[in-house]
Amino acid sequence: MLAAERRDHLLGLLARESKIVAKDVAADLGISEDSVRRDLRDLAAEGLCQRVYGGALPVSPAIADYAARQSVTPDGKRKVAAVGAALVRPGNALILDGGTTALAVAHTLPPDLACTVITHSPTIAAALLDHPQAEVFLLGGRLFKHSAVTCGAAAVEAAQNVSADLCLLGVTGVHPQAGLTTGDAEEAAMKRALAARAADTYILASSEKIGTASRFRVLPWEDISGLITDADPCHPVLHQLTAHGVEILAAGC
Amino acid sequence: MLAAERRDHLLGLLARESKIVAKDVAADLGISEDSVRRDLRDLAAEGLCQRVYGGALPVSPAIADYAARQSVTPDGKRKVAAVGAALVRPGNALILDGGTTALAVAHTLPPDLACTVITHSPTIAAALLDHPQAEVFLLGGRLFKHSAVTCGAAAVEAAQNVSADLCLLGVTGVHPQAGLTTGDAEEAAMKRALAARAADTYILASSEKIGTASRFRVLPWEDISGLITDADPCHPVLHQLTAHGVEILAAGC
DNA sequence: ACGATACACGCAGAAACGTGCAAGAACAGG
DNA sequence: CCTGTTCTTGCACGTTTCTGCGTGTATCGT
Repeated sequence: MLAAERRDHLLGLLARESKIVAKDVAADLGISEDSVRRDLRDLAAEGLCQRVYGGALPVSPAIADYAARQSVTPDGKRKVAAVGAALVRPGNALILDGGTTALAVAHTLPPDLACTVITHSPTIAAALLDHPQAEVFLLGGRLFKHSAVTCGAAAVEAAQNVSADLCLLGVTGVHPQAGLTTGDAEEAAMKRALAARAADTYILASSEKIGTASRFRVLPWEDISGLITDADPCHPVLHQLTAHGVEILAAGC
Repeated sequence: MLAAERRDHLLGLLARESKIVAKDVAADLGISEDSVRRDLRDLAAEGLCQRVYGGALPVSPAIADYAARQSVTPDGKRKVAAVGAALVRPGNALILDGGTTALAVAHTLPPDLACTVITHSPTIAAALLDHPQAEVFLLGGRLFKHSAVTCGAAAVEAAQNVSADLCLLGVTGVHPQAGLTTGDAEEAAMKRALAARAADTYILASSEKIGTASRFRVLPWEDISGLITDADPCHPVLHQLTAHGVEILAAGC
């Protein structure tokens, strides 16, 4: 049995029976109690369960599957998302782009954070349905299926009617010469429209994006407040960006 | 064995058994664990699986439940949805309301049906992401979480800019005296706005809605073209509706 | 207060991992 | 047909991670 599988099993058990008895599980799976205890300790450290004498209990029913869902997104994106989500202050309005990293941000927003999220991604809107505090405003328009966001004239127009404190933007390429790029012209235009409506714009760029470039330019360096990445801060490309005046927010190194 | 073939095998295994143990696969295929590990690493880099110690897991269990969730759609709603979907002609523009029955319609639309779907539900938009032919237009606005649709002034305004051949509307109550009703005033207004933009409006009403009434009136009988339900056509309430001039489309009796 | 149980910590063996390397196959170009 | 290149594959090596056990400590119920 895989360690990760065992972890899932524990989370499932926790969700189903609302409690875990370390001894029983160990006997059930035919593994040592130590392994179970170790897993529970890890899970508790990540906030996925509450450790009690003899086993574990769910943190809180809502938070449990919430955090569990997070655990399936790749580590890098999760770190980037965590830093991005931490930029949001209570009462803020946040413009959130589409894409998997932005989706991770939506999942990472603390359940008790009251804020307004403006997005052109139906996926992100759907993800925020069970956020107890977030007010969600959806920007309508023609749906671009490959990236699951609305784009085009209607969407850009809709964006003109909102303002926000912060904009978190995903891109597909971050390159010292090519700049911030994405694979579709309409999307690039939409990202520009979104960034223009926020006081501060930060780029979400998990490490695999660093040093790559796509077809269409999104924004010049001077239009962004910073870049959030889990790449090594010593990465040569990041050094060059600093030279361009871009603030680098390191995500968990 | 071809590398690509091996890759497919891994993906298939992952879908079927929701886990891969590198050692076992290597033994099964008679190749080295290194190759398996290399493949898994590549797959993980492409986001096709999640690498864990000892093997790999599916990137998101959500995809697996997705198909499962569909099958739990109650039979009645599925029948109603099938009749609703059948009203859509190729090239038509369809305004699709939110709600579980409307979601079932989205899932029921034949993959080869080229049409435009206009909706104020991010959930439905997300469901249509993998429809190969449907053009989707999303109506933006403030998101009402309890029903997962956009409502309010902005959404109504957005609706003014579209026109469609057909509108499929969900309601929570169908009552001879109270009429077509729903539980929220904003939603009711939004439904009216949607119906006003289509040549024909049909109501999706699975049998449990028949004879019940909610707080807010949506539309008068004369504004709808018909009502789709899986309730017994001999149901007394339906008879009364026929007297009101409402066409009843029976769904699977 | 006492025994029983659960716990954390350290340790060692085992398993899995990444990397570098070399042999072999597939391929393009001359 | 030959040659050089590239890609793939399996092996060897050192490293990291996991697991179960023993030990001593903390916590629980009586």
